[in-house]
Amino acid sequence: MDDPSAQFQHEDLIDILWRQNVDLGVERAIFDGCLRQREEITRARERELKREREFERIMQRLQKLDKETGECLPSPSSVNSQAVPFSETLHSTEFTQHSPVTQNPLLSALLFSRKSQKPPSQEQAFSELLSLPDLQYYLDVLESDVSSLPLEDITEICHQNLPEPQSENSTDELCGVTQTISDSFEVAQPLSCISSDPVEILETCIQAFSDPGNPTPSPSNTIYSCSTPESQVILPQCNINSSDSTLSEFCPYTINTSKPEQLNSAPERDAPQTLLQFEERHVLLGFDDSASVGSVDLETSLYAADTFSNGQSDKDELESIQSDNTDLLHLSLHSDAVEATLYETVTSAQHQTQNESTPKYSPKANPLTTSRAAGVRRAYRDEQRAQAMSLPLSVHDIINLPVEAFNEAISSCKLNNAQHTLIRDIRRRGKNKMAAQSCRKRKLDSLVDLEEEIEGLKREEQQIKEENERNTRELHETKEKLRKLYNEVFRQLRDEHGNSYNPREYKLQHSTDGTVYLLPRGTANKTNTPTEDLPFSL
DNA sequence: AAGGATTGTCATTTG
DNA sequence: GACAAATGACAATCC
Repeated sequence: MDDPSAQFQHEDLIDILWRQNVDLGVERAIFDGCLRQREEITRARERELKREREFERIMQRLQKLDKETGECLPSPSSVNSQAVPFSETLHSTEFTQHSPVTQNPLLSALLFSRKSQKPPSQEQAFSELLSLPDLQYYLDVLESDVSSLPLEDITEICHQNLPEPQSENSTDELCGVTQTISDSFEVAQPLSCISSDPVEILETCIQAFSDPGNPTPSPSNTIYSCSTPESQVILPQCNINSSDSTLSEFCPYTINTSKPEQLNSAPERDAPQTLLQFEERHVLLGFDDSASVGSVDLETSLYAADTFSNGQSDKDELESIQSDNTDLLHLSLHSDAVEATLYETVTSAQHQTQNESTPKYSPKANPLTTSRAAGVRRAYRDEQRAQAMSLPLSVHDIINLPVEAFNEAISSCKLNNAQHTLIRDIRRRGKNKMAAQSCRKRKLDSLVDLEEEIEGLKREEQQIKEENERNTRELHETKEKLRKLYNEVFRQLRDEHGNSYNPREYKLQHSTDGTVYLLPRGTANKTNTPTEDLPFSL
């Protein structure tokens, strides 16, 4: 449909059919692609006409001002009846970007509800600027909303800022309004640079707007540019960005998003630093899976344990909770490094005591691979329980303090039932654990001693056997010597005839005093007589 | 999977 | 009799 006439005929045909209420099957917009454009053009023309009428009305008032020495009574009706046109006038790019209105969602929604409107031209801006009562009204509303000042106070401020006591003059209104804008945004300098005379300001505005090619900054822009980023700082909505260090500390991301100008104006390192801190906090607060489980569960468990301990003292239930919590802690904190560190800390004392007094019985090799690691974990569980219940003593102190010191400590700390039960339980189990360890050590020691005693007894037995054998051997040798001596003595004995004695009939016997007697065998005392040896060896 | 070693814990005894 | 230490018995864990 490149031919305009053909397109026109087509649209006419659709119009005719539409007016005849002929069902086309679909909405008319499908056939009439230009319908919405034509409607928009119509609406734009209506807006232009409206603004032209407004412009003429204001020009008439201005002319009236010039001719009648500037005295003019403000019309409240005009103030109240121009809300909609002013909402359109606020569609300056500068204003929408930096105005407090845009910072206030309610006002923004109220004033900029017609988002689809085009930005006003400079001519429109001129007419809008000149609708000063409207502007003042909205600025008053704005100020009263933003700064929480009563409208009367703001009006009073405006009157105070007027160079003339009479404020009926619209140029005075302009001065008051501009001054109010200036005061409200704490940026008076851009306006004062233009002129101190309100009439000159207005003329400058008219000149500027009537000359589109004028490169000088327009008054509207000057006014609106008063809403520089700095001005946002004074707004209540923005104070949180600049002054609430506490909040910013906890919510750095809020700073970055709600106060973008600080990213540029403040030292540039701040923003990345803040982001970095934020990211670091994310890491610290546990976006890592294991850490997050640990931290959250730890805090939850601590809170639960505290709350629970404050309420009642059911031991079983408490221990159940504690057990669950410590299990979570155990899971979350059990990296290899933690395990190794725990092992080093907790077992150092054990190694120390073992090195001091132990035995030749040396347990098996690699400590980290033995079941001692399980014992370390159990010891660590008591540490976690003690921390969860906020016990005033460490587990080491709970277990190792003397009885008097321990009793004094727990009596001076005002423990509740749960804490008292737990601290007694930890001390009892800890003591019993140490007692069991020392008991086993003593048992091993006694076993070693018994084995050493056995070895000593065996050695002694061997020595006795050897001595016995030696003695037996020596006894045999002595007996042999005695027999030989006996035979020698008996052989050398002679009677009165010089004949030797028959050993079968006589025998030698010595008494206890050393005297040796020759006795006939029949009458002789058989004691101490080696008769069994005599005849046979001779 | 079975079994030994180690350790913690409970119940009981001992001092 | 109370209490801590000692000890036997059992279970859990690891190798």
